[in-house]
Amino acid sequence: MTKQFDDTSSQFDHPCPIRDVLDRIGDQWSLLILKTLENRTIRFTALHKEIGDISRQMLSRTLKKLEKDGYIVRTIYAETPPRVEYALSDLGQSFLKPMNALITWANDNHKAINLARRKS
Amino acid sequence: MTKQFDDTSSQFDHPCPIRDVLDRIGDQWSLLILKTLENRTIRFTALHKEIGDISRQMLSRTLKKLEKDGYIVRTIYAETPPRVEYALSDLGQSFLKPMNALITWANDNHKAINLARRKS
DNA sequence: CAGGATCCGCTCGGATACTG
DNA sequence: CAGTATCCGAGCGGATCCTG
Repeated sequence: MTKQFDDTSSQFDHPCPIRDVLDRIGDQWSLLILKTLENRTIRFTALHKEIGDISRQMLSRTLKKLEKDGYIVRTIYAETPPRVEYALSDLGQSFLKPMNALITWANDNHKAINLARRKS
Repeated sequence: MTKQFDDTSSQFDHPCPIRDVLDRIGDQWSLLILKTLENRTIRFTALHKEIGDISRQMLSRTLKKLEKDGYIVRTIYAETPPRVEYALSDLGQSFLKPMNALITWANDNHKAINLARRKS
């Protein structure tokens, strides 16, 4: 148990699987994008509008990373103008199960946290 | 649902509780520290040694932030040399429940993710 | 429409040195 | 022992402009 997060095991495979996985989706946008893709397929621009405060640059980068890690599936339709749709893969969907539990927790407890924060 | 992460609701309270909470523990060390504190009380230097690759600077900063948000409790003993012990608060313990589900998921799926990653 | 390329500021986080 | 102060580099992420 105490070694779950240990970082000194191997040289080739990533030392700690948990840090390996969580560090990559711990950026500012990954979780939000995955959650926004839940139960639907959506195009790049629509996703951009829905999230609102993300730059197209970061949306593109983050989608690419999530695709590379296997969380999402990108489908290109050979049309003009081009159409590209994003959806969760099976892996992405399975990830949202524990993630939704965390989201629920955050919803339930953010008031307590803000209260503690203000007490300084 | 689609508005869970929305960022345009209010001006005073944080717009999105989920982003509010998750953004703050989404740094490099918070989750690892909380997990390391699970089911025990531990001193600063012991914590530092156990995590290994964190600087004392960041350990101190992150502990302070986690304490301020109410996740952990800091107890000072008036001795010489000084002794300070850290432990999870009730909030911190309750947070680890959904978090552990995520950790389990990461453990179960990191191989699939690394495989997808290497297929490029 | 769906992005890539470029530039650039800002924050995260490490190293080191110092303090009560 | 348990931190704080200072300095600094690397990379995240935004803005803008360009392309197929």
